[in-house]
Amino acid sequence: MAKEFKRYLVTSALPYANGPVHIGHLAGVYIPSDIYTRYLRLKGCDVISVCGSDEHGVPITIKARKEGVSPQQIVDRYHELIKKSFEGLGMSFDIYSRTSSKTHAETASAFFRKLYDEGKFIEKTSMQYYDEEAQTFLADRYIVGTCPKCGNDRAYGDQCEKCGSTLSPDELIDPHSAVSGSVPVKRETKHWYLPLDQYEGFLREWILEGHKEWKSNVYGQCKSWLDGGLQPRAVSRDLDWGIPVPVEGAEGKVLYVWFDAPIGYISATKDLTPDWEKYWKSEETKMVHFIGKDNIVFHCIVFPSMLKAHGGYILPENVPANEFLNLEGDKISTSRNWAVWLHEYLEEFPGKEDVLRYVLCANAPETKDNDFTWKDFQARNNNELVAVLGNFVNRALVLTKKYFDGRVPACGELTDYDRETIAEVAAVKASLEANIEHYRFREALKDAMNISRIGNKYLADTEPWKVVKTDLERVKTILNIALQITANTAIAIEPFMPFSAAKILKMLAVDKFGWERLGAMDLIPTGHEIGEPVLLFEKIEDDVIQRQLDKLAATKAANQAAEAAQHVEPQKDTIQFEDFQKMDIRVSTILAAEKVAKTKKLLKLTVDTGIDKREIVSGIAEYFTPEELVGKQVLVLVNLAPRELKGILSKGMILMAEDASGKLRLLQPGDATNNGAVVG
RNA sequence: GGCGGGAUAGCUCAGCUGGUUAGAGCGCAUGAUUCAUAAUCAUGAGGUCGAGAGUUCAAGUCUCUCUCCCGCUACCA
Repeated sequence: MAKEFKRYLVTSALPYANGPVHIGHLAGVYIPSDIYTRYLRLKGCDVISVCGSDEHGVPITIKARKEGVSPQQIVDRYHELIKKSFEGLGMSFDIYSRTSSKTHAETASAFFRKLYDEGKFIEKTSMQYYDEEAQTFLADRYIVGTCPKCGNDRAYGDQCEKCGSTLSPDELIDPHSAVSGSVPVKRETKHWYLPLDQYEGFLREWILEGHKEWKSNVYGQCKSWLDGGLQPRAVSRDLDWGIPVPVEGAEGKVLYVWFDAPIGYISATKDLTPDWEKYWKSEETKMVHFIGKDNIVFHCIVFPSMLKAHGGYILPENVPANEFLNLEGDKISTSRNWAVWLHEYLEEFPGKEDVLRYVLCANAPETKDNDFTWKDFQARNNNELVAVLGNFVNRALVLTKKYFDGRVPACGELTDYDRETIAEVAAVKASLEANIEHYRFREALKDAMNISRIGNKYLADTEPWKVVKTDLERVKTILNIALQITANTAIAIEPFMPFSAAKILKMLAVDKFGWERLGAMDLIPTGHEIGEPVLLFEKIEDDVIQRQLDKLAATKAANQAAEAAQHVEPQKDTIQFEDFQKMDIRVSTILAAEKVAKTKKLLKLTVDTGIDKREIVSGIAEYFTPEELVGKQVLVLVNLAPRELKGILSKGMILMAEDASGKLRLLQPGDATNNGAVVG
């Protein structure tokens, strides 16, 4: 059943180089990936871990334009920042590359060219917005206009950031180019598509039949996509930032960032070793992609299809995607600055890299979204790292210093209890291994911590500080065992907390052990002189936590202020009285209301306008139940051109006021009024 | 609305192919202890396993319906 592999290739989702890395990225992707890799290395496996910055795509060009710098400057800045902060946290990638590298351009280009030459793509011509003044096609993001829903006049062609609606450029009112400000026109453009539908059979077989062991969130997501039917996916874009499409007549076109990014794993491996092919093209290699849940479709559907189309490459053996981490109850958001940024953490908590690694692993969103709170961070540090792990190591070392002047005493005759304890420590290995190999890192971490729990119990039960008064020989054995357990702790926690593992080894004045030594009781020779005990972890006081909470509160306040400011719309252009008179607004009564089938937001309302009884479809189901609307008087714009929605002809519009939080309110006459009364 | 994931002690989570009194860590209570960063160790109190129905000798574990949370998706004047 379980395949035997000779080597491992571990990939971690490429961070997008338009911002720094935050705790959500770490908990979801990088911490698990690093634990896995370090574990395999410690075991002596042939393993490489590759990662790098994802530096192409539209958002980077937008950010560059906003700041008045080149895209290259943006990616240089964030590549350096991300790379440095990863190093600071002890991420042990064998290479941290970037997709703007020469190797990557060549690799991605050749990859595309091979598929192109072998007719694996479909060419399709479609109409897209074009900026005649700037002579460039416009990505959806580059088209700005008024949101048809909320009236925000700075909505993007793909999304209105104010009301959160997903839009298409066609829906925007008064669309104009973000590049030149001119009105875009539609123009024909040719693109290449990867016909994913042709790979459906292969994907079904490979995932649904062959990888039932994948995590349920990953497997379920894949099944959902496959059952829904796959569509050809564009692999090129009209853009001047990226890898040029290596085909004649494709000027001004680049590889779509999602085509080029996963190839970054391959090019990073090439940059790492001339021997890269044995990692990518040998069935004896086990490839594992560490990603967040937002990347599942690309790593399980798109990239494997690309690899399959290309041929010669292996497919991932597993894709242990994690869910999302929230921060203090709210979704982490880069644009809203709602995050704990890695580079800031490293500055504000020097020497506490392992604390973050520990907390993020212990609370990783492995099966569902999770919440990071500073209070939990503090509690885990103080009650687990300090009290259990740090304390045990300290006890063992201090006792040795005290009674034997730092020389490891000889282990004498063992009692039954000694043997039980030793067996317990030895038993941790199998459980720990099984958990890591099945990507259950939070359970694995518990196993690792369990060793110092056993140690604490052992000391409490054997009471060397009492026995020392009567039986020094016995104390020698006890402390010998306690020190061996300490050394075992160093092995077990290394994948999770490499800094602390190194500290323990330094205190013990010994070299690093291999994983196979875990469980051994002869790690430190008798007579060996240990180093000076220092504290592994220190308590984190309330004021430190409060400072972080204050910082977040300030962010929240700033966001709210910004939102409130944004939500007071500037006055629109002056209109004439005649313009206003064109609008026929009447007091009406809602007679009936029901949800429109197969929609989430639409309600079908029957209203008595005084003129007639008519149906109006309104997108308010999220704010009102049908029951509470019936019988209410409202204001209705009755002469609005009818529009068909979900097959129902909507004749008019219910007037609503939207508050700063986006919540809708009915506009009603102050007193009961006859239906049909004219508003004006 | 469709699809996927989740709902288990105060908190964060384990519970594999259904089978003795539902587990762990933290928190809480009581006791012990002092080598240790008032750390540690023991004991204990906390759960109608989201709700309801069904299959079964037996269900947290299978089936159906429903509720709530997260994500993807859909013609939100």
